[in-house]
Amino acid sequence: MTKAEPTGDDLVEMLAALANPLRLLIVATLANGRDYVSHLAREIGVSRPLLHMHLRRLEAAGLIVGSLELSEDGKAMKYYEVSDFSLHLTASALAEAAKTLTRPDPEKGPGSKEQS
Amino acid sequence: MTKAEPTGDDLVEMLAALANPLRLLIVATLANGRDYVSHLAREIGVSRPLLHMHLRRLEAAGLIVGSLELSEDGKAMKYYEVSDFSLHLTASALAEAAKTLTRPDPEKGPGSKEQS
DNA sequence: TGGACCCGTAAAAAAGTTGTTACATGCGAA
DNA sequence: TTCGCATGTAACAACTTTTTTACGGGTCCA
Repeated sequence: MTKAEPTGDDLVEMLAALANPLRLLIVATLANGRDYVSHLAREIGVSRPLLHMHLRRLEAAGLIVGSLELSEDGKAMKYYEVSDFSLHLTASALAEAAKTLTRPDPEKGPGSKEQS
Repeated sequence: MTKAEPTGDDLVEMLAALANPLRLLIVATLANGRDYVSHLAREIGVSRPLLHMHLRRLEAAGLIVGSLELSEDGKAMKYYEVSDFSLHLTASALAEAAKTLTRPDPEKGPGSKEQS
């Protein structure tokens, strides 16, 4: 398999994305089929702006993918679906991942986000 | 296998515990062998109070276990070691876990903690 | 022309996490 | 008794995440 494990930093991002009840619920719901934002919001009983934010976090982590489509009656619909990820978490797997971890440098950098 | 998957809430707690570079590093370090708090703190270059806090979070999630022991020269030492967990994260596994998820009820309940 | 859908974003309050510094305890050895 | 090393905890500042409310845009149909 050419299946590369994520880097330590990527792994942290994925875990952080999943470590929230609402986002877990979102992924679980999307696992039963793709859906568009407004419908999904009604489905799980959450405001659209809030859902929007969580979807962005999940997509940034690579756990879901969104695609803008045009419905037959011309409305712009943003559909999301789960990407098929698979993470196996054990102590030794984590030890591996930790090797490629950006050190939590207490440097007085510009902020928490870095660019390439 | 009699290996029960964690409940949705427990899973979220485990993921949250791992979703931090420092804690990932802690688990990774402990995966190479048990260690006591002060030594571990020097090892990974972190203040003890901070480490203490992260260890608590990891232990609460059931990912590590601590035990207070007496060294030969009579000092109280708190040793930590990884417990052997194994989580397989896929979309469908998460869908399963989400079934046993405490709803983010905005109810003004007595508190955030529930008892059986 | 107004409604009913769809999309997004911005600002601000509330809550939680992370990290510091400072303090208090206990044991054994010099 | 003072030093070194071990343990813990409390208070505080800085930061990030979560959530709300309010606003902007678009298309189609009656």
